[in-house]
Amino acid sequence: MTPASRLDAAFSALADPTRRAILARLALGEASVLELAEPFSMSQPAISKHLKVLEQAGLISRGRDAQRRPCRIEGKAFAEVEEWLENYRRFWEGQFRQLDALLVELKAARKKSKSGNARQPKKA
Amino acid sequence: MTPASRLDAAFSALADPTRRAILARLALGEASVLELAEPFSMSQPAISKHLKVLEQAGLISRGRDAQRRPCRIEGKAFAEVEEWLENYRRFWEGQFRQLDALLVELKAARKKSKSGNARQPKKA
DNA sequence: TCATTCCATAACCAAGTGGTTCTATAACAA
DNA sequence: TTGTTATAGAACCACTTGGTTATGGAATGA
Repeated sequence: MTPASRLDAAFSALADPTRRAILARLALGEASVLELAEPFSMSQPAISKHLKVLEQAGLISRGRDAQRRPCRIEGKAFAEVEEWLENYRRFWEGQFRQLDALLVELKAARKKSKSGNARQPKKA
Repeated sequence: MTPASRLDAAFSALADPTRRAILARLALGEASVLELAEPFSMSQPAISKHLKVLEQAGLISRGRDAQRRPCRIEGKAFAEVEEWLENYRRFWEGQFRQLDALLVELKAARKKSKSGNARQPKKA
């Protein structure tokens, strides 16, 4: 799977509130399918489908304990999401608007210097 | 909108590679709809739809500059996603498996002490 | 062996998504 | 006014998604 399609899978898996609730439960420790299904007014196959989505996104993995298939969180996929978000951190940490404007100016300046007539950045 | 439905909207908006590419472009600075559409082999209305999804998720906002509707990134929605992810950080930073096991033990111990018949944890 | 428990798969359905083309509208330009 | 440019909306389509019920299968226990 390409990095892009892994992000597709992770983000779309995380877009469902039932699946996020399942992850919240798993953050407390491993759980079986029936244990995970219990809080929801939803059939067991529906939960199994959600778990399949989470597993294919790499957000959980499943073991074997007799008939039970205990689920646990897998950190790696979360880390990839976090890493992607990292690229946008500056947009919510303080001075983002100014930095944005700066980048626009830099780009404009580069374009102008290519075409040979340098221009002053407009007033801040 | 509830915090949960805001996360729904943000995650599902981020699940599409075209929309993530649009955000990557906007990270370089504001851009109009046609500018954003240019790199894609896709109709302009398709891009407008994607922008609407991003806007409703709060990931971008749109201004007005004559006929153009310049788009820019809005950090707040990103921050909410980041904040949610924060709850799972321990799963990809080092000692997560041990901590997970610890939590399971704590839970089991609490349950047993309630019901009054303490049991040994089964072998690791 | 036979029943039970836990889970997955199959088949189905309504609603949502991501694209299309065609058309409408808003702001500017002549 | 008339045309042009940038964008949005409507109607449509194929495909996906999230749920259902019914069934199948693997592991355990009697």
